Amino acid sequence: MVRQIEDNPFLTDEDLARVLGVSIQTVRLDRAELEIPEMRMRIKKMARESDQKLRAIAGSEIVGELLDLVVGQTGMSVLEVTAEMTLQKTRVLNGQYLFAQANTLAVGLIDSDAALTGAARVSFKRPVLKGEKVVARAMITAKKLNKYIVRVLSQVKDELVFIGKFMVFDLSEEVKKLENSP
Amino acid sequence: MVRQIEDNPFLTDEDLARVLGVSIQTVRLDRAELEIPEMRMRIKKMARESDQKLRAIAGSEIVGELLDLVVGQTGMSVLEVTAEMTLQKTRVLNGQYLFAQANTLAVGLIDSDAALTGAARVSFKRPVLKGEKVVARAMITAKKLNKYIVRVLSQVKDELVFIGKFMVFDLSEEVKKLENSP
DNA sequence: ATGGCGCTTAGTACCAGGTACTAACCCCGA
DNA sequence: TCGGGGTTAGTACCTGGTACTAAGCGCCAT
Repeated sequence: MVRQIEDNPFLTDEDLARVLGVSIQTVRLDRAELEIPEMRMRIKKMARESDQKLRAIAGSEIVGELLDLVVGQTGMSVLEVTAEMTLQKTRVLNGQYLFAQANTLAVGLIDSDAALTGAARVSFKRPVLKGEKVVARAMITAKKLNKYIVRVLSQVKDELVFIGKFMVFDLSEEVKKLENSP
Repeated sequence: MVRQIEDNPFLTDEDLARVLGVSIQTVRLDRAELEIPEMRMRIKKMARESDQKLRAIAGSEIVGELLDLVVGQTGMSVLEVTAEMTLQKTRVLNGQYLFAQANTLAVGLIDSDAALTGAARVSFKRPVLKGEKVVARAMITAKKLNKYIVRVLSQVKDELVFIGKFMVFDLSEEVKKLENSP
């Protein structure tokens, strides 16, 4: 029963009774025993949680939690590695999260409404595991016209796990032009 | 009313009646008019969709949908850009999605249980907008011991939007050693 | 003023998917 | 034979609705 509900939380007691070959009352009794809430509560909880996670992962402008930011100079963020971020086989953090953390930090550093990464060189120094906290530090190292070079170093405790060099372009002028010619 | 429901889909008709200062019947009538489903259906839909998206973005081993894969040789995936993937200000696809699509494809190409990206050079050729479909093609271009070089080209229609060169390491031997010495 | 129309509200019957509780049944072992 | 444990049936009640009927109010035109 636990299995059925886990891989399909949308089943009503009636559905469960049918697939398990018992009566509805038995299903309810067992649910009470196992402290499994009713279907409506299950999906309500799901809706809340996965929506929240979705906003955190996809919707946010920055991956990780911003610890410090001096626009135009330096920034720092921390990312706590959860199970969903890791590769199933190896339990190692999928590299794109380190990239995303560094990239969002690099872009966030630029004092502009429209900054975009044009290119990047990144290096993954050692695998990062579930539960570890990755602290990324970024600083602008050069600026030429609307092109910025941002360096990002990410560490777990005092160990370097990632280095990245991002070329970020401030496209706010171009965007303004586009908006003025619709 | 549309606003209230959009930023809190969990409101019952009773709640809505209270905050809008009208009767429940009016709320129901207006919902019918606007073709807004009842709260239970709203959250059921949310639960299904955001859970699905969550799996697609965070849980899955590959970002985008795999179109073709010849392990050890080439692979191809497509990613459809949705609103959540874009930067709020510019409506442009956040670069890490292109990186993630390419990276997962590159890693997936390696015939190993434990392949990890060691380094990458990436270049974003032009901004990608909401609704566009990004097709990434990857191929292994070199192999030296347990180190693979994978090139990835991503296009929207016939336009190049991303180029990446990934150095991927097959760590299955190292992992085996670790497992044998706990 | 009278009627008609739109919007709002009240009320009722009914439904799904439950909770909570009582009562009965069957089997199995001391 | 008696007593539990697990299962089932049944009933009353709850929430958050749908679907439908009917009534009230303001307002405008005739």
